[in-house]
Amino acid sequence: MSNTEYELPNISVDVVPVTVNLDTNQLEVLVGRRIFEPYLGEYALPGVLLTPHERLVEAATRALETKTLVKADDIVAVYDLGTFDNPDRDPRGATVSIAKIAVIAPHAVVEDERVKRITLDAVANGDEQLPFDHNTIVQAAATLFGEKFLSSKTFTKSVLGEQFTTKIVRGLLTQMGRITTDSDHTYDASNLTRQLKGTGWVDVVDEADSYGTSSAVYATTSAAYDIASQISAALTTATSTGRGRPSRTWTWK
Amino acid sequence: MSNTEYELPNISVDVVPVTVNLDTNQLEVLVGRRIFEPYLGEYALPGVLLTPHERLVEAATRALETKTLVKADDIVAVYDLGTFDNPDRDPRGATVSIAKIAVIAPHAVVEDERVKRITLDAVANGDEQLPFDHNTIVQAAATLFGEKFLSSKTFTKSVLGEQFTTKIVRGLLTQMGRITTDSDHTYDASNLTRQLKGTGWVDVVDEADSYGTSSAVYATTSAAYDIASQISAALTTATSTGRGRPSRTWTWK
DNA sequence: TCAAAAGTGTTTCCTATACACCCATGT
DNA sequence: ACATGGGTGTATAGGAAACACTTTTGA
Repeated sequence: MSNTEYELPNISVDVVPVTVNLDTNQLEVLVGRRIFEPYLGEYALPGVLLTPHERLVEAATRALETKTLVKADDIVAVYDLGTFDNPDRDPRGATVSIAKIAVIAPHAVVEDERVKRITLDAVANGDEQLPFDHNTIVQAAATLFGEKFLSSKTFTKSVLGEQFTTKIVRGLLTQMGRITTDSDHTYDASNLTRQLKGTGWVDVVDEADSYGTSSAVYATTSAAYDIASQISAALTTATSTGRGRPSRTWTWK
Repeated sequence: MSNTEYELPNISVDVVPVTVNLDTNQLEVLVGRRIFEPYLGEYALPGVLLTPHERLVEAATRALETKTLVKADDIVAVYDLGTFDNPDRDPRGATVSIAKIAVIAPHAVVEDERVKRITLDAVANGDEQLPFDHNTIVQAAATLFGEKFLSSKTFTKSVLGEQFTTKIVRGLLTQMGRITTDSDHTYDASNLTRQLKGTGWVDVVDEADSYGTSSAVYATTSAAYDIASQISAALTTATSTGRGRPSRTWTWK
């Protein structure tokens, strides 16, 4: 029932679209150039006004599609991030924001002058200033990411996809400051493989083949989402472009 | 800016009012008897429709005051709980619920035929059935409680108040299933005192006096909220009504 | 003085971290 | 071959759980 008898509040659904950059092994946030006032032309988180009878994930999808050119199929997962109700957050007037974090499939990100990727760090450092209270929202996303990554299986799986390398995990942990780069350029991350095994969540892909022969061939997994094979291709590239020993590839049990 | 040009969604703010029962050492939820349809006469979580320009905590306060007779001063803290947007959650039509968990000062709870206290367990077990999707919301609250209790200092402090006994902590942990009662009726919670010390958050109140002389006199703490002294009185009662050795009282550093 | 409840001393186990070393690749 | 990045073996420290025992109360 849509109610016009009473005054109703404006509710926006704002999304933090996160995606793993497979070249840099960093977590990035997608922002779209605004085509309306206020902040016309600036990059901001995708967000839309919630309409009646619309579910939150639907609104989030609509925001991602219209503001950051992400196709619905490339949205891997959507999680709750919280609510933001500072009355000054929008110059147009009080609008309560329901924030979501959406994991976007890595290969699916459109590079365009309308859509930009920024690293989580850039926002955390304040190097990148976003309009509205979007810096606050991204920071909340970063916090949630730190809490869930490698502690919630479903969350981690949605971020890493069906297959992933140790290298990517290392990159993300380094980004989060959870792994320190030693004085002598040696990574102090020697236990990562052990930790991954310790979770009991994952299996090594093709242990025999991945050494000696070629790092290009990986086992085909039961793809939960058909993005997997494409990611796999990207992975192969990313993996083979190193100097030292190539890192392991993992699948989910 | 109140907007009547577009159709706007209905947003409700629903609150899970939790409070520590100092007699049973259990966490309880306050529910109020509904005075409107639907579910007239049934006990439900307090909730109101969000009005424009109203902040979420204000709406939560309004809900607590009107539906469960809690005075604003007795609301110790309000935390985010999440959003619930199942379209069937309200028979009147789609309403998105923004849920909050509110910690209510123990002494402040009004016992009335309009307001009832139920234990968290009763809801979790399904012994207590609430209207709408309130069982789901309470369960989310229980989960959040389990995550934050004894791991977030501010959260824990808001729940336990300025002063508290080991006994209460034990009660809550037992309720959550985090402490098991041994086969021989002996509590397997021998490390509780150690754990509390280990947090570094708290100090023992009046170690010397609390033995030998009388368990009635406690140090006056710098009361963050003036409820403290009243709680203290209640505590004294609760503490002195046991058989064995009285439990310690703690204050926050 | 006995039962009940709370707290302490101490052991044991497990896991996180660290350090030293070995393996697989590109140039 | 050697520098670079990745992984394993093994030692060590710290914290959680367990168990036996002591302390403080009410009846």
